[in-house]
Amino acid sequence: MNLQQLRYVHEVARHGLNVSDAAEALFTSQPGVSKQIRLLESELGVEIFVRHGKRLAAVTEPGRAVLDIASRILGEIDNLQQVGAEFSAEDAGRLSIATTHTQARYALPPVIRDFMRRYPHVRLELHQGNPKQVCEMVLDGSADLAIATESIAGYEELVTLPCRQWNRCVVATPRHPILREQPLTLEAIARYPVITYDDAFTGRGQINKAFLGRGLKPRIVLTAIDSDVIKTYVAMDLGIGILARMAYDPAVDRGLGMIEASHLFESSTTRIGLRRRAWLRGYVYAFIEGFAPHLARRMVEAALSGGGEDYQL
Amino acid sequence: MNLQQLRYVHEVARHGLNVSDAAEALFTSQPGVSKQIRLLESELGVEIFVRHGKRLAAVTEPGRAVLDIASRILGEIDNLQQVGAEFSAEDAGRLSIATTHTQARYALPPVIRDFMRRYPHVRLELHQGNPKQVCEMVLDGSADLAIATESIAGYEELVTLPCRQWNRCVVATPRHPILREQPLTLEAIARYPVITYDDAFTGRGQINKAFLGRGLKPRIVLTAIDSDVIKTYVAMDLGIGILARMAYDPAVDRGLGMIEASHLFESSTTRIGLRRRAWLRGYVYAFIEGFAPHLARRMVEAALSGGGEDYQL
DNA sequence: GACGCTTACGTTCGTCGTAACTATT
DNA sequence: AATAGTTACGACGAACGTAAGCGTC
Repeated sequence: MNLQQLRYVHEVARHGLNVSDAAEALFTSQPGVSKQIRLLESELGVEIFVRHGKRLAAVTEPGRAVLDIASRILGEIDNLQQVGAEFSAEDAGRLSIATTHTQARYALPPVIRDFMRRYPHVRLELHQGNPKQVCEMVLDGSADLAIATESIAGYEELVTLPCRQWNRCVVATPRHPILREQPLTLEAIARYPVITYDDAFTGRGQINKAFLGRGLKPRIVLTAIDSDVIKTYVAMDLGIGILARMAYDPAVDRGLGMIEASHLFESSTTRIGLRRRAWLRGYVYAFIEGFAPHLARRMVEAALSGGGEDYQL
Repeated sequence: MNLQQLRYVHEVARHGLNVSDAAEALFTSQPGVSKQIRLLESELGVEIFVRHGKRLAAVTEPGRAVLDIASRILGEIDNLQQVGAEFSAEDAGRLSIATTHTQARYALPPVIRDFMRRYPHVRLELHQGNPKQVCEMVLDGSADLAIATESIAGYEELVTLPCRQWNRCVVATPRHPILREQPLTLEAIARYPVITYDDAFTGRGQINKAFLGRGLKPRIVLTAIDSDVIKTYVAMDLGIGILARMAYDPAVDRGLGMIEASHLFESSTTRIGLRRRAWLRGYVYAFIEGFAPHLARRMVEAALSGGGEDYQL
């Protein structure tokens, strides 16, 4: 048994049981992968994959156990390399963040500016995606941490920690009547066409819930994954926008008026997600604390190593 | 990086930083081990061991992290082999139990008899030791599970689950006046010389505590690790014995009288200890449930994979 | 001076890639 | 017919063991 074999089965599973794809992803030959998998199977004495003739069709029951363990081992191997990097060059390296547009555009900039000042030798990578993609990136190791709002819980292999709470505002063209509603109500909003976030995104769930709770059906004319897109169409007066409060800046968004809507919706919680039992570089802890000051290193460490318990904000 | 290198550093650490010993234990040559360790160090870019000239003197800080991760990886490799064995021959294999004398002699026999009847192809191994040794055996993989009473908690890498509660009785020669005490008191016991368990053994802590709580100082004339030894000396009238209740059987111990003492001491809890995140063969779960019927498979699994939380009986 | 780690070197075994073959869709 | 996995074989490289060298205790 060796690590290569574990990488092979892992990658084959990840590529939908396609050995050729996996081989390509691993920069090696297809027959080599095939052979090593068979060797592993014969050493363990179990079939990992169900074969239909010469094609891999499914994962056997022991195969599931093997794949599960293999991915844990590969995760620990990753940790080993992190340890090496950390101690050979404490303040240099790479930090890969997977996050949604709203976070990247409105919540992270000041945090990242401070971080880059403090750690000039860390190369930062910002990957964008929807919450699900963001989680996947962390799970498959292409990102070190996920920052997102919705559906980030529910991944067993991910540890999530609450960072910030936020809520919504309504934006509209400057002289739009919605801006004079005192107090603003859901009913008032429902009278106008609405532009807001895509489903499965940045707290869209909370918005749906609020209207549903009052038996209202807002006329949603456009959805986007991107606050800037929403603002653009609102400025064209195609509708009023329901937006993350942090995405409105009076200095920049002079073509738009804003009215608070925090009292209408449940607040959303932005969370970071980390691979369970990950070994993190020192500067990753620093970044997390910069984003959410209550998440001191030892708290994050406790959450990473511990069970499934969830912190409350 | 490969698994062999991880085995090497792990074993060297376990052998007190003696490369030669480790090489012997691994059935390989000393230069080979030495070289592979240096290769690993250079690949990770950190020194794992502190070298005084040519001798290994200590573990560096990154070394501690590396050793920690390495031992987790090796544990998972072990799990992989267990998976293989389980699915290729479900009801055959090996079950290695590390336990204390009292458990092996009085608590386990009926459990083991039933187990052997149910799993005739499983080779059973019973290792004896004090609670600390018993835990070590599980940690270094020479035993699958530990069964003991005291000081089995406190090992971070061990998951412990409560199995049975038990208490003490007092034994003495058949016509000894202590047997007529109604009710039996600690003060009465303290009037006679006492023979009981060794410190750090089978619930000896509870006994000390009870006397201390009443300001009494029993005259302990002999201690043993072994209930049978205690009974032997009690039968010779060298003192009265404080014994695990389960160690007295009127049919066998006809040369001794017994009187209950459960009301005098806090009860002790026998626990099983398992390597955290171990993958256990099906029959291991069966054995555990045979010993402690409330520990169904899914409860044990939850405890193994989960965090440090402790079940209460 | 004895013990213990490292360096050097030759052999062996394992791994990888190419090419030819076979099965599935 | 095209796509996907296996078998066969040859080349390269990595790991191991032996023997000699060098530092500590």
